[in-house]
Amino acid sequence: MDSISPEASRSAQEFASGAKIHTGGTAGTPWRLQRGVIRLDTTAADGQAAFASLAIAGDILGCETLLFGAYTFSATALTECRLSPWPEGVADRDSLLVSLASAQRRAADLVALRGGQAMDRVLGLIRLFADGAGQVILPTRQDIADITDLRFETISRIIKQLERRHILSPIRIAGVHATRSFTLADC
Amino acid sequence: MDSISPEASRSAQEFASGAKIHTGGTAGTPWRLQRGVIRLDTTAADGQAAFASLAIAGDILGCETLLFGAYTFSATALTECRLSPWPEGVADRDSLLVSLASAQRRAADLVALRGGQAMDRVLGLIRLFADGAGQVILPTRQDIADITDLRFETISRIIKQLERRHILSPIRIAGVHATRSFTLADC
DNA sequence: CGAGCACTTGATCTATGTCAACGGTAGTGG
DNA sequence: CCACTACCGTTGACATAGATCAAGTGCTCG
Repeated sequence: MDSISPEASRSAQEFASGAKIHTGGTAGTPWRLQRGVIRLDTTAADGQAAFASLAIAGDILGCETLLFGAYTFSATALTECRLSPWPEGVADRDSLLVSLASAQRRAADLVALRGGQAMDRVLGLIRLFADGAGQVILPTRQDIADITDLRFETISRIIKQLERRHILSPIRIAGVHATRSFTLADC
Repeated sequence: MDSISPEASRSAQEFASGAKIHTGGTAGTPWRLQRGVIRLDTTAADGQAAFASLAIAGDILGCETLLFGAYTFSATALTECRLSPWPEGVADRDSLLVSLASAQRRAADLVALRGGQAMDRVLGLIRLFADGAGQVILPTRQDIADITDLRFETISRIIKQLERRHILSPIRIAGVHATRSFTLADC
């Protein structure tokens, strides 16, 4: 059934920001997300994709393939990502438990990103994408809009407002301001 | 630390609609939700409770107590509920896998309840609470508002509108219309 | 019988959506 | 090298879904 050799299909893989990782309904295997952020979408009957969930480093992706053989969601990289095959080595009951607990917590985080004032939602998402050192690489305005259930024009206005307040500072590359790379002042 | 005997604390329990099931941060054990719907809240530093997630029949509740010893969320029954101790009997790797997959799907459902038009969100939630026979018992307008990130006045208006369109029909009990029990016409 | 909820409904306000125009950048093909 | 296209992001003007504020009803429970 696998068209690629077992070794090739089961070694760690890298994806660039924006890359499609897999498509809902197609066959595949589970992965652990080692680095980066992934966007998961459901595909409605009419073919419309709708944002469904986020996966961040440590999350397990496509575990349902062990049950149904196919992915439930479509996955797209929002940042550079590294995936490694899962399960790793011995079937570990405890690691499954950890994954279940963190999936439940992830759901709560997602819910928080979709409620309250627009400014707070965007700030919440920015913190999710920030590394420890106050550096942030954001996805496109449209992706942020899909995640927070706002419009990309609103996201654009809010990010500009954060720049004016010096909460976000765009990084200069060769003299020009990046639109997605910032340093984040802890407010 | 447990004030009740081990047997009592580890047998199935029933909760009435609105009952508090456990509090975030307190010690406890995991449960499987056999029947009903539960609301999970996070408690912010300032003591404000915020809606975090839903659990429906089949879900595992408080599995993180096996890792940290305490509940992450506070749980409140939105309908009559029945909980049974988890894990049931043998530690079953496959049942954990099923739980993980359904937790990830639940997150996507929750996300859908918090995006798009108010009417669609409320309809989505109503379908979640409907049994197979088209009977629905809803939680309070305030609970629906918290779940969908709308205001209770908006929920009230939308439910009235669904009644006028005969999508929801309040059940009459002793001649008076119930405010939370309906039959749902499949639209 | 009074207090406290849960719910309904009207009037008004506002945060965000919608529509439209425009600029920058990357890629592509001649 | 220069069109040319396709995105992505920004900004302004205006519209509106839903929030907010306010008043009132009816039920339940002590």
